[in-house]
Amino acid sequence: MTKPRSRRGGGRPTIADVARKAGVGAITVSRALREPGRVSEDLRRQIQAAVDELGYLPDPNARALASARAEVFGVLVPSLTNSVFAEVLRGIYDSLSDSSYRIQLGNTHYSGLEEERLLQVFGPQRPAALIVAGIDQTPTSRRLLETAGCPVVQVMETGPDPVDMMVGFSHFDGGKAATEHMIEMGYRRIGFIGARMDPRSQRRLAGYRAAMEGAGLFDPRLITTTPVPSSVTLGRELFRDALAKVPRLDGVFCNNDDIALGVLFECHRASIAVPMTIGITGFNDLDMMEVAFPSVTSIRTPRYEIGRLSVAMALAAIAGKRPHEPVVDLGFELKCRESTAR
Amino acid sequence: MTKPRSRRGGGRPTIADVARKAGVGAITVSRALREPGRVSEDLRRQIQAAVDELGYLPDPNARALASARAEVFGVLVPSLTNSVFAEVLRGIYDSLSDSSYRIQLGNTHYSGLEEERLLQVFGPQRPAALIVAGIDQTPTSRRLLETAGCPVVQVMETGPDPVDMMVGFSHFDGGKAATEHMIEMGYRRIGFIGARMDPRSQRRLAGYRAAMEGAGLFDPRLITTTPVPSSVTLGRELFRDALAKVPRLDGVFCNNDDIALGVLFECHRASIAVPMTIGITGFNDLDMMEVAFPSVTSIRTPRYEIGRLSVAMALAAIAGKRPHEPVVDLGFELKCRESTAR
DNA sequence: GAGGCGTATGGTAGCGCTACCCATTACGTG
DNA sequence: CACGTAATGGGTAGCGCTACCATACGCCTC
Repeated sequence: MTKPRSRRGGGRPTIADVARKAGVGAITVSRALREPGRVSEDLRRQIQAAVDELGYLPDPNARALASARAEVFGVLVPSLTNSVFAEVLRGIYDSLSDSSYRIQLGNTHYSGLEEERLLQVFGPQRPAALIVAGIDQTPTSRRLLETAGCPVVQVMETGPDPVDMMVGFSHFDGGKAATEHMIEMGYRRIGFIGARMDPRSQRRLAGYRAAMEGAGLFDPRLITTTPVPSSVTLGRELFRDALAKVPRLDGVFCNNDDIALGVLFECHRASIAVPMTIGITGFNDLDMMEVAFPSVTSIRTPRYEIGRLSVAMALAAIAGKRPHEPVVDLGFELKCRESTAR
Repeated sequence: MTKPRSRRGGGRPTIADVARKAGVGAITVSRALREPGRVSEDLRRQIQAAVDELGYLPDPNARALASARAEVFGVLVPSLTNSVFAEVLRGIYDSLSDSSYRIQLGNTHYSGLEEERLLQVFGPQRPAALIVAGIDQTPTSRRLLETAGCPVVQVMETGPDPVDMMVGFSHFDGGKAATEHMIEMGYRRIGFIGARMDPRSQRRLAGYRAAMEGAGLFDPRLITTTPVPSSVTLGRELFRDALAKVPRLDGVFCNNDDIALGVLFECHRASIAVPMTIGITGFNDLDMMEVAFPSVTSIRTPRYEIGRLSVAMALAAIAGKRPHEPVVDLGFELKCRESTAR
């Protein structure tokens, strides 16, 4: 007669099976697995042997229900295909892959409303931590984050008022540094070209404006933006628009590298000399900017590192070792290349 | 005296609270939420009112434990930053976002062993479906997929022996079509440049080889590959290697668009005329290929659609309406552009 | 009008695990 | 030697939900 198995379990061994085989109580097995330090060496070995023999794997759903805490990191990004967030995600993933935490993905599509909806969905799951992109949550989202009952890390930017923790850099400073570099290199009629214009883009624009005003070069006609999602194609279109508005443009600071690449290709196509006639600066410093011809000046942003550090901070907070400084600015680096080397 | 709340729940309303308020049994609330058709109109309204008033949200962990089924799609991709998989992921996400299914992400880093590990981790969670990239699972992975007890969709490729379902296209045919196009355009010493060389790249190479042999043009020295991960930078390096080996090269079929872009930039840098001296064909047809100067011929692959359809098929299977044809070939499209227009 | 059958609702008993508290033992301490 | 204290292990009682089965009731059939 075979052991009568439950209707649902599908025959998978449970903690009770392990306990029986090891000759201990179920709770001791649970402890041996989660807090090995609190179980004697002997029992721990015995239990491990039973676990291995049965091929026992704890049921994460039962665990989550009993402990009111799921081993899940909720991650909210505004886009899956924007390679900037893909790299943040990769950093998060890599830092989590030796732990037993899982990643649950949310794509806000740059929408505050969608972010609220996702936070509402994530809440009842009792995630171990939440990592969200950006610092401009709606009041509702902010309240949901504050009452989530778990560490929260806002990433990509820094600001004065974190929900809990923050890892990022100053987009304003990045935009300012890029623009000041171009001014320094002798460019005067420097356009700003930007797509999507999410809050981070807005701050880069503000940095651009500050630099231009500081040098007495600002002119609103130099700014060309659109709410349309960014793409290389769009970079070309916007550059044409910008040139139509200001034919004597001698440089462009692009909101991101996709746009910059579109501008570069259009310059080739229209036989506009880069960097002599037009200087180009991008933002983010994707791999290809260095390889492009001419190579393109850009602001290198620590995307992968932001992902890594956000997880490290969240894990520390879970372990009760909250970092002293809740807001970490990872900075950026200006990469000067041929596209602005007049 | 306040209602004594449980030690753990944190005060969230439960199904019992809703049942009490609506004056029905808990099980009826559960049914009204999951199978509205099986509850009378009257009760359904009454229950919905109670749900709204209390702001009740079902606990997904309790649900998963009780039903031995989590509302989770496990998604396994080999890379998060490769924009090809990012778009598949976006397709999956978009198709799932109006349902209550969550996405749990796994990154195999192109490793069969890591894929096995992830499947082992995903198993105990009892996901509602699994979507995995590729069709070359290890025997262990295959067994894990077969015994997962849920619909499985292998994506990106098609093949004769699906674990369950497949959505993709033929990389062999894609490589062959690209190469044949170049031959037709008059190119003769066409190199193959490939990085990473995962199974899909291998099949594209096989397609290239078949086309070259068919035209009596094959020469193993024309092939330049590396196991190193693909990047634009690498495209430049490999192209230099290829030229060093075969100085009279008159075209290259690139394993993917990143490589193609690296080749294009290197041609600019070395003043090699494209398409006259060297023709270039890429693979995947990223947005930027059309904008590049000269625009780059590529094979357009239905990445987003693969993601969408894989979810649609999985959802149909969950609903018991398994598609008649378990393997769907979504094809590809050759985009002829300036880079091969001799 | 007895029996059969389908439909709507509810009760009971878990799902597999852990929080909470208690029991046991070993080891000082005065 | 009674008593505190710490370390170790276990029992009990859920976590919030749903599978399974029972029940009640109306309607049809012959």
